[in-house]
Amino acid sequence: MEARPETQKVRQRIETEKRILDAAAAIFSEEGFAGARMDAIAKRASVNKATIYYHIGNKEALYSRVLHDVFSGTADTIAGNLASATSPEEKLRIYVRSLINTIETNPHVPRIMMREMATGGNHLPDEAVGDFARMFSMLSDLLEEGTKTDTFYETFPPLIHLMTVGTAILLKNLRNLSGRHFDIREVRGFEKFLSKNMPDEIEKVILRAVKKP
Amino acid sequence: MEARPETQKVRQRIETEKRILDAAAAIFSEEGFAGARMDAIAKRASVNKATIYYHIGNKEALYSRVLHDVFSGTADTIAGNLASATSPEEKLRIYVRSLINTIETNPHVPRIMMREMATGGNHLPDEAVGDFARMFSMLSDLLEEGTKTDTFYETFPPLIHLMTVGTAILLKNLRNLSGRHFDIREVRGFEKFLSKNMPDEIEKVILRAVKKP
DNA sequence: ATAGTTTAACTAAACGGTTAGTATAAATTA
DNA sequence: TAATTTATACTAACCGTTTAGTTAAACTAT
Repeated sequence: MEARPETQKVRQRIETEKRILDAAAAIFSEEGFAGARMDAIAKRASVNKATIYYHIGNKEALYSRVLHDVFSGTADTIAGNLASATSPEEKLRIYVRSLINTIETNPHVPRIMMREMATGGNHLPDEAVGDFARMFSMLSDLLEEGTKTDTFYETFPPLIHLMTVGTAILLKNLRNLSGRHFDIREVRGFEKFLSKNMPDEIEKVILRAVKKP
Repeated sequence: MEARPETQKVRQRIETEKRILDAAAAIFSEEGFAGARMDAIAKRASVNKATIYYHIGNKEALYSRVLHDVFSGTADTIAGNLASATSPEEKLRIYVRSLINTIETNPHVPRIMMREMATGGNHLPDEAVGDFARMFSMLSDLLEEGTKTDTFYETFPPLIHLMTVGTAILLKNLRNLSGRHFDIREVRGFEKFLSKNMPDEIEKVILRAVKKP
């Protein structure tokens, strides 16, 4: 009783689109919207350029699709993980961890997110905005609960969210920095820093900033 | 006995280059390197496009000049402000404040910095790298001092730096977000949040994350 | 001082490479 | 048979860069 039977063709189409979207995510994250070349995306996806236009449309539509794929699901994941937690502290830990995990796991997310922030979200599709709003709401709730039970300082939820996301994104990108121009590894203590388990460290610092001793 | 007399031409040249660099900073920060158009920069600077090439060179050279102008001085400012401080806590406060202040005051810095972080610093000129390294060193020293005197937790300097910069940058960019795509102001508590004095808040949170109670 | 010369600043227009997007016909696959 | 994919060729627009020439300030010799 499926709306669309899983024919070979449907499967094929899905597979092709996935290849295109993966390639596009990689190229867009490396070059940005203006810098990305449709030919490069097609080549990376091992697909004829015309196929992209056949399935998805123009460059802007492709970018929107990528963003949607990239952002949708993150909020869901956090919401799912959060469900099992009880205390505000545990919830905050999970929130921070989920956010960091998403960024760590999906390699193209941080770069695209950063660029979107820099452009003022010009290319952001409405769905992505919804995901952000949901995440903010979850964090606000959990922080408010902690403040009420006197375990948290009174803080501004967006600030804590930005602290988590900002740190995790910058950190992830820093790891990817090429040594040529910005050999930050020469900075004192940086090697030791990178070898540590970063999610742990970020979680620890955020909790100190929020939780009463 | 001046090396270059203040002739009409010299004054003109300086004035023109300044116009070009200001325009370039604005356009680059809005559109990124690949997205920025030399025509747009020329128009904004009220200068013929060829004049840019006459004075500065090609697009890459222009971007380097902008970055150099943007980053050089920030480290100096911090170093200068830091000189008057004595205790690690006071130094940390000043460090955080100086960083936030620079970002708040110079409107194009945050966007360009974010994009540079996203690209992995591909366009970063060596001078800018030096400025970053200096800032890291100053922070490392001050944190180490605080740890030794047992007033600070043991932290990783780059993480604290990233927390400060990341938060300040994201926050500044959020303020600039056009309401159309990402009307974050609808998120609960956001108006109250923005009306607060943000540098104070960021300073407070960072200090809690670092300083022992 | 001034006429003549040089040089720096600037411009209008064009050039040439690049790139998003299209057209079409043929091949492949279910 | 219909949907998908490819290969190839194309174009129209875009955009970084160059060129050839103009203007006026600065300099020099008289």
